[in-house]
Amino acid sequence: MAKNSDNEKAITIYDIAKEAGVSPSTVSRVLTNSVNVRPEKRERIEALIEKYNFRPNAMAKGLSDTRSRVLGVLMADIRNPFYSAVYVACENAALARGYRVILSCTLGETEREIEQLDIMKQQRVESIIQIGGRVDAVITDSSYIKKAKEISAQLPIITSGKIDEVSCYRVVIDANEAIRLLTEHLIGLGHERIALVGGRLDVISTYEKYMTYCRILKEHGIPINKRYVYEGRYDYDAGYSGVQELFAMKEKPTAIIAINDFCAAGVIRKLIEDGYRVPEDVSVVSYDNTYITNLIFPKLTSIDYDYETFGKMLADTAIDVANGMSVPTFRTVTPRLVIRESSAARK
Amino acid sequence: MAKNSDNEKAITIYDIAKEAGVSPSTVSRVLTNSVNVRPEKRERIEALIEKYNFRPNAMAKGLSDTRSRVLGVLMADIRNPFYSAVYVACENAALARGYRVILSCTLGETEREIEQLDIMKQQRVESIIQIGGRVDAVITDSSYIKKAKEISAQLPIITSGKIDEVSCYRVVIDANEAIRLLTEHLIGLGHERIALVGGRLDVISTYEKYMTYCRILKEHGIPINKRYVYEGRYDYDAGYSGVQELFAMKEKPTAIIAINDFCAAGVIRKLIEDGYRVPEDVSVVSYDNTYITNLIFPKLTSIDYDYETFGKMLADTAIDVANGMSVPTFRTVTPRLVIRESSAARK
DNA sequence: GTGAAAGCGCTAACAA
DNA sequence: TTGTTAGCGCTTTCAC
Repeated sequence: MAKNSDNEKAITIYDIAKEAGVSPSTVSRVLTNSVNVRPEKRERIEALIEKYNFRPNAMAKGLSDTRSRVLGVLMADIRNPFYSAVYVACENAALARGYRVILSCTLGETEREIEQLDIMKQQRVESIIQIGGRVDAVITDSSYIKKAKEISAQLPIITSGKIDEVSCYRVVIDANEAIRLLTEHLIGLGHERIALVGGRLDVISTYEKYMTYCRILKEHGIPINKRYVYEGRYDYDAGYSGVQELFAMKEKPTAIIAINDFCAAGVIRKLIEDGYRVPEDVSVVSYDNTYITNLIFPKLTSIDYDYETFGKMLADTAIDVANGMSVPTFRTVTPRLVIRESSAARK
Repeated sequence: MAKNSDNEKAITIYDIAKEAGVSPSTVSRVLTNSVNVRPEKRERIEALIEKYNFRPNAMAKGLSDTRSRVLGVLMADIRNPFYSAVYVACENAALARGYRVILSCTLGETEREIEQLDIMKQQRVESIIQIGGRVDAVITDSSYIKKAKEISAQLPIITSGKIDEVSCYRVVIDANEAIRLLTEHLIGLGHERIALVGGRLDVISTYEKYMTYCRILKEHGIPINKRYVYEGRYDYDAGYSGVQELFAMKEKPTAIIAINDFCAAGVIRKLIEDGYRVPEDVSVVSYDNTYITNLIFPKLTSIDYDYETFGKMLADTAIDVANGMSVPTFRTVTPRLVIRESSAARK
């Protein structure tokens, strides 16, 4: 049966050293591969390590070299495919550079974000990557600012959003470019009555999208109808109710930009329930290009961010800063339009 | 600007002690709340902790008390909603008991599983929860067995699968009950030509489902047609190609049990492309009850596992075992049928 | 109730 | 190339 962790004293470099007839430092040397060790000793030590399956205690190591080689990742909700895609990319990129990551999901609770910031500090992570949550807010919560200020004075924070009054490294998705791609795609297909569904204007990226949307319509001489903007959450229900409201109007939209793929699924569902065809009657497009785009019918036209690159940028920034390299404080991720079945020329 | 971690020496209990005019042990005492400390001293110390935002170094703590209060979670792929749901439930349950979890995604690579097992050991996690990957295989990979044996000799492994030759704590989903619910649901709706789509028979749970499926059909006097079983991966494509193959037969199935919600999405897509209606012509049901069930059209009838409970069982088992409590080595999670729109009476 | 001192397991000068 | 010696920052006896 599996044993309790305290059943048998874990083996240490001292045990290995004694049995190999060398000093602990020599064992440490073969472990870290720092300096040369006489081959015969090295072999003897390695054999012992193998024999006992010895693995150095990461805590002791972290304590003594004061470099943890750990990155903290704070995310809103790993169950959301956007976040999980970013997370996996971060983990891969970190692993490739000899770093581990510790994850924490804050589930939208500011308290939990603040608490986890502390825990990560206790863990002595070398930097913190925060995606989603308070950092997305147009106006950062003040209790959060307080904690973030304190933390950022001691270790770098990398975020895809921003934190008021706190200087941090930002790796952000170009929201303006994203909405531009979508809007111009639809305009190019002949649409003019383009609605925005889901998302709240107190979230930076959503707000930016809204502003750019207005600008682009104006550039194309298309009148802006504020009623075509339906604020809501970032989920299926928002999409569903959005359509409910928008299609109660006389001048119905012919195209909808949903705030993410979940929302788009709700939009499409409600449209189909109401007898509209997508994309024949209404075009629907969205952001994030998660696997949801391929699961639903019709397959969604969506904005992709190249998650591998995004995650790598985050992890690389985090690691580089921790290593004292000079790193741009603002980097941007360029979105890309992926056209599938849900958008078509206006009838 | 955010500073490098080494810019300023982190504060320690010694700093606090000196400024408070007490000994480090006293500071430690207020930190751990172990023994009584004279109120005035306690207050003075707490004020300083607050003033400097002091947080004890988790490594040093872990080193000295030899209890890390950390659980290791090894998962196949957090991007899969099944795993992310379990993960979040585990994290919540662990947090509630004062534990943290460290996650690692192995992305189906056995090498990575083995490597991560080592890393978790280095981190001195108190137990390891492994979900998905080699532990799901009917026959465990031998290099994996070797490592698992070694690890489990030192710390408990909790898994939703099993590991050949290695005794570990198992918290498993009752696959037999799951398929029974689905099969009897369909039979109750008048279906007899029920196909199984997706999943490989060298995966335990899939194999068990297959066996029980046969048994139940037999019990109901329904002939078993081996051609109604389409092996494949656990994804959309498997569902899509499954239908392609099954519906090329003369005796087409009237109901399909997909191995998970992804697979069901592929099944439905192909059916619709081929002009079948779901559920009017063909009923489709699946396992996992992820949010995908609500995203697609029609909404999926699926098997739910109560993720909160599942995750809590895993975390509780892990923690209890680590604390030397006696814990059942086998616990089972009872599935539940959630009926939505994708299943209906046979025409 | 509190301080001194030892120790957790490792790394990194510093000598030799 | 290798051993000795100090820490790293905390907890925990053991005295007082």
